[in-house]
Order: sequence, then structure tokens, then C-alpha cells
Amino acid sequence: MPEETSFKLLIVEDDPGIATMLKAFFAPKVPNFKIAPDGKQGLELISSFNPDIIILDIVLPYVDGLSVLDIIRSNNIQTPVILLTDKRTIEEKLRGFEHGADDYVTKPFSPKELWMRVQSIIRRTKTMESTERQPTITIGNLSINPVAREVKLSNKKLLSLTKTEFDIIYFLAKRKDQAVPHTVILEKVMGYSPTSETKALVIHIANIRKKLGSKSLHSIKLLAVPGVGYKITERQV
Amino acid sequence: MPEETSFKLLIVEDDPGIATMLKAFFAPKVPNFKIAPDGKQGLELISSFNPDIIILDIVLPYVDGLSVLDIIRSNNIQTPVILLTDKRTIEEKLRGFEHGADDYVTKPFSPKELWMRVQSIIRRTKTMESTERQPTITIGNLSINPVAREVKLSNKKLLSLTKTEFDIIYFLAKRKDQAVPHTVILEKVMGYSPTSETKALVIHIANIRKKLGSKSLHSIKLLAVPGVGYKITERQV
DNA sequence: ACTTGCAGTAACAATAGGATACAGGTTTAA
DNA sequence: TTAAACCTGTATCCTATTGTTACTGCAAGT
Repeated sequence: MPEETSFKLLIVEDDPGIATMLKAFFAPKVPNFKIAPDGKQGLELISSFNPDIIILDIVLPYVDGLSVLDIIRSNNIQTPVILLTDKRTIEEKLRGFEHGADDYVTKPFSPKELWMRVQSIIRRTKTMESTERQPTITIGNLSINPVAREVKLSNKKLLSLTKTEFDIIYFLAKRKDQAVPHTVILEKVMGYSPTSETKALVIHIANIRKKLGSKSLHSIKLLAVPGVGYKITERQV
Repeated sequence: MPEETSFKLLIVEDDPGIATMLKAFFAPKVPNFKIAPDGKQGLELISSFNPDIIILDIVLPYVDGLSVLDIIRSNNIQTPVILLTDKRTIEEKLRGFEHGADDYVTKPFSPKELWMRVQSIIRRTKTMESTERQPTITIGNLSINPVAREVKLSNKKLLSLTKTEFDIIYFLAKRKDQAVPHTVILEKVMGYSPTSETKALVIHIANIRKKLGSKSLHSIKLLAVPGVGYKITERQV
């Protein structure tokens, strides 16, 4: 089952020894992570790589960790951040939390502890997402209820979609009239890493269309956007 | 309108490292909080400081956390309690929140996760003050009475469910027509940690179904929602 | 028209998830 | 202390779901 531990991790750490160790430790666990050796490259990767969680050393060349934290928070990026520091003082921690850190690990640390904390944060953001408001979406005569996980036509007829099929159609419905790239669906809904080659999505789309049935039954179009991805639109009658 | 966010928080934690971190994290957020380093002082502060919410480590000197919890509950103090545990403790000792905890967090945790849970409890107790206790729920010809802990059919026939079975069916009945994830049931009803692997739930579901008996007797469906969890629905006849 | 690059389809294979039976271990009650 | 009730892990079956491979169709551009 995908979608479990698929997240993007960025480590910003200048000490080559620690960096190597973390690399070795995280590589088998997190398919998708990068390491930046200083604050400047860290900032670049935050916007280009768009990680789900950031491990940030405080002591860094060029731009120190707390400044990095300030910059991303003032840009309204709420990505969870775990700070690394060798200072044990409460003042240091206090400063870190005031800057908007989510957690704190003091050097020397065991990679295992760090890993536990990463998981703890991932767990939290996940339950946050699932607890978040998930309103029923209605497009034309089709309503999609994420709480009951039901898709029904206005004539009360239920469509039985599988988990993945439901996840995809709800994801697209939330983004009605937007072309959603394949990679985004693969990554966010199906938990693939962005580099992977698969035609699985195409098949799911085909199955969804099959279940939606003939055009007279519903009033949405599930369009392919060539070279980009898919889009849901309301059909004008 | 401005929401009243001022509340009194008590943390009972002996590990100086964790205590320091929590202090640093909560200081800017909660104006009014205290830390007790052991169970004895914790109990004293509960009566003198009269907190609105308590964060309680299980492993404590003099009086351990579960005993503290037992003592305050038997004195009819209903202050919400969040337990801090490590994984082993929770799985051995804490089935079904028997001691009356409201939530728990397993170590190591991110302070932010703890904070989210605190806020969630504050929110909940606020809306709870005016609202619900534990109403009897009727679905079709089946009524579930949480006070008597009885499940009966309309023909007065009682079903004898075990404690866990009852907790599960009541939890699902409260959420009629909603797909409730396995993890939620495991966590909130059975007191498992969110990461744990177990088939116990499946077995309880099977037993409940067995006791519900043949379809002609009742009018509810206890459905599996593949890849998600379970859902109770009223059967359309 | 032919090629090229995607999108769509079909059939098969691998897998995951759910149901059930059984049994060990633990708590509760007598 | 024993017996019963209860909870949960293991093993197994079965089905639904998912993904791969290979093939077809379509449209745009040369």
C-alpha cells in the first residue's frame, strides 16, 4: 500500500560527518530526500524541492538556521521544521520555538531519535489532514462525500469506487476546472515518488470513467489535458 | 469575537530534559502553567493550582502517573488528562483508557503534536460544557444505550456484547454513515498507538457481526470500507 | 501518408485487504 | 484456586484491487 511513508525530506547541515551519517541512515527509509550544505542552498531547495519536512542545523555558513526559519515563516511557508543544535540551554530552545520551530534535537543525537521525531511530525500532519474539514463536493448532478466516502448521482444511485479511484476523483473535484499534472496526482494521491514511471494512473482514470457510465447519467467531464494531466469540468447541457 | 484562550496547564514530568523543552515551548503560548517533577507534588498542585488540563508522565518518582490519574478520578475530578508514555507501556497497560485519560502521546513526541492535542481538548471541553452527554442512539430497530451499556433490538431482545465490542459499535454508531479509519478506532477506542500493527479490530468486528446475527433480526449494516476502515449504515429494506 | 508521442484499452499477474477459525494468554469472577 | 470470559496473535482462505506489459487509436506535424 502506497501513501504511507512517502514524504519529501530536506536536511540542511554543513558538517560533512553528520551529513554523511544522516544520508546513510535516511536513504533506506525515505526515498525522497535531499541535503543542503548551507543556508543559501537550503533556501533554494525549500522553494524548488518543496519538502514536507525540514531538518535544520542552527549553525550554518552564509545564512544561519534561525534566519532560514525566519525567512520561510515570513513567506508563510508552514512546513514543519526540526532544529539541530549543540547548545543545551533553555534560551536557545526558547529562541527556536519563538521563531516557529516544531521540534528540537540537541547534538549529539542518535539518528534513531531524530527519525522518531520525524515520524511523530509526519503522523501529526497526517491526522491533521484527515481531521480537517472535508466538505461534500457537488458538481452537476454528482456529489462526492469524503466522510462517507460515497459518490452518488442526484437520483440517489451510488457508485462503488475503490479507495484509489475515490481518492483521485475527490482530489480532482476539489480542483475543478484546473489541469492537475500527472506527477501531482501520482505523488499526493497515490504516493509515488515523482521520478517513477508508471501507467497506473491512466488505468484508474479509465476505470472511473467506466463506472461513471454513459454520458446521459452524469454531467461531468473527466478530461485529459495532453502533456499535462487531467481535469474535471462540468458539462454544459 | 475573541475566543477565550486562557487556561491553566499543569505538566507532571520528572525528566529534566523533557521538562526544559516543554517549558521552552509552552512559555510563550500558555501564560499560566506549572511543572511538577513528581507525582506527589503533582497531586498537591492539582488541588492548589486547580489546572484546566494536565499533562502527565506515566513514569514518575514516588507516585506514578496512572496512580495519580486513579486518585484524581476517584476524587471525582474530571480535569482532562493527556498521558505521556512510551510505546510499550501503552500497549501493555492502557487498554481502552481504563484509567480515564482523555488522550495520550507516545515518546518521543514533538512538542507541537502535544500542543495540538492540548488545543483539541480545550476546544472539545468548551463545546462539551453545554452539549451532549451520552445519549442513547437508535439506528433502525437497534438501540444502543451507553449509560446502561446495553444494545437491544426493538423486540426487547438484548445482545450481550463485551466491553470492547460495545465501545466499538457505539463509537461507530455515533458516526453513522461515516467511514471511520482503522487507526482512529484503534487509537481512540482501543488505546493503541497510531503506528501499531494489529489485527485485533478485525476480530472484534467479526464477533460483533456474529452477535448481531442474521440479517432479518436487525436493520443495520456494519460495512468494511476497503483501505479505510468501517462504517455503520441503516439498511434500506 | 507516415511517424511520433500520448492517451486509452484489454488481459493477465501480483498483491493487499478482509473474513474466519483456532488457540494462547490474561483478566475477572466465583 | 479454578473456571469463565475476554482480548488478541497466527494461519489460512478468498476476493477485490492494483499495477505491468503489450497493443490499439488518435491527432499534430513533417
